[in-house]
Amino acid sequence: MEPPLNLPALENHLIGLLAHADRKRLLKLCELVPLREAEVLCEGGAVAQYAYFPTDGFISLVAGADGKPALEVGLVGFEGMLGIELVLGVAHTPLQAVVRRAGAAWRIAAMDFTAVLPIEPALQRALNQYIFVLMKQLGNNAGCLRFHLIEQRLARWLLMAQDRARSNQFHVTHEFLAATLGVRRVSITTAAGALQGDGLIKYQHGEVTVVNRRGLRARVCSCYAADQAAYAQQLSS
Amino acid sequence: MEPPLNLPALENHLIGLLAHADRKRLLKLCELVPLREAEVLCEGGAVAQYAYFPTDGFISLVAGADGKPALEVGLVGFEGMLGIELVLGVAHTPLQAVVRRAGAAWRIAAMDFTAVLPIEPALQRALNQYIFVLMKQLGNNAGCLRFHLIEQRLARWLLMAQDRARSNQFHVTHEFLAATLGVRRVSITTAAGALQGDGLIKYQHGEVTVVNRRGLRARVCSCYAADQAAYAQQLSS
DNA sequence: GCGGGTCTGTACGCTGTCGAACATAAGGCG
DNA sequence: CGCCTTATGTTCGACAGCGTACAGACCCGC
Repeated sequence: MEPPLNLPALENHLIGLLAHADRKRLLKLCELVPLREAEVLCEGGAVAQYAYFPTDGFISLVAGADGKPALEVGLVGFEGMLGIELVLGVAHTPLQAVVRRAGAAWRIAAMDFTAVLPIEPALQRALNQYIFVLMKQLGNNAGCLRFHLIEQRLARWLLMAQDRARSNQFHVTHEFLAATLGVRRVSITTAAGALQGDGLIKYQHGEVTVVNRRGLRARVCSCYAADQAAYAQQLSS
Repeated sequence: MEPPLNLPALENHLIGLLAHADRKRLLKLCELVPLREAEVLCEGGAVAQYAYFPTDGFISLVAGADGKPALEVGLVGFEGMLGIELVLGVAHTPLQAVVRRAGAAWRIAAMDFTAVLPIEPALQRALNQYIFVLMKQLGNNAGCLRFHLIEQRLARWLLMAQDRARSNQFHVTHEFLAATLGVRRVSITTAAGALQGDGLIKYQHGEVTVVNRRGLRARVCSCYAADQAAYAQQLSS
């Protein structure tokens, strides 16, 4: 996350951690597919067909379709993967996964993936660490939901999205953000209005631009930094 | 969870899933240690020394000591293990772990554990599934925190505690519950008062008794059932 | 350039929870 | 027994966020 400096653009970080030969072997089993905005890559509880390693754009992990309002509990971009259940030897997906920003991903069939995993210890290792980071972030997230104000949570989401979009502008409406953070659309309008009023962001008809990233970071709760630290500690390459 | 029917009392469920020979080999490396109430088994971010397989009592996973109020994000009893980071090949603990109800656990040194793991595929497999369940529960939990009333969350905690305590009575004060659920003590008093008023629970000076479990289940949010289902689906033995 | 859909802004009353302060009750120990 | 600690109960004002309703603003396509 943070400025993706040392990566050749449009690569997936986890795959980038592999040695050249390993990487080549893995990618031979993958195909590069487009991620289309709002595309549902898997439903929660379904049988996983593929694993995805995004190279661009990002995917939202959504919990609790069951009756009550949806809520985003995780974000997967070029720094991660979708389909950890396959790493853990489980057939079913834990959460719904929806594309939030269009892009592309290396896709590998579940069967191929479970077949190569045992003979690719480096990959195995990296993915285990990624799972660990994800768990830590899920735990963190709970506190954030419970204690932090909407404005702070919004700022966090914007920063996370910016990191993964590798861009300071992206398409997202208030309505959408509301569903993501589990709040009313009106609350987003208010919070976003405050941020815009202070010159940190700008938006019009679904296009949000981060104008002052430093300012946003000053506004965000500590959960953002905690997430980054967790990732960096395990997977700094 | 639920009534622990088919287990010889005071065994750990994950270990119970192993074949006799495997189990014996593992237990030879473990020692049975007491869990003392309020004992801190590990701090968040520290280097893991041991893994624990509780046989009795339970352990609370606590997030966010960092500045802001603590919050329980997971509960580990005889149905689980403490120390999944070791399964994932990570040296550091993700969360703080505190004993909430005294009991006992099989304890194994981190080095021994990482050494046997590769040569015990059945254990490996069971623990991977457990990690998966834990992740699903962490995701679930987020929605519960965000959308459900204190009374419902309290009911959920009581049921989860009862399952793991294998008893309808346990020691816990309002103050403690407040910290666990991340709310004020007063809010607990109110919610618990309501439950007691309806004859579902009883308490006096830190001793809580579940009087009417069915009634509690009618009061709880769906997250309780979701957790149970997730566990049962993966690890029903 | 006019209309209809999408997106954003504003207002109002309501409720769950908060924070703080204070009041009672129930054990434990000398 | 009485005192002290721990646990529970009650009250008050404050406020973030909710649900709802409606109004304006912007974009796109016909």
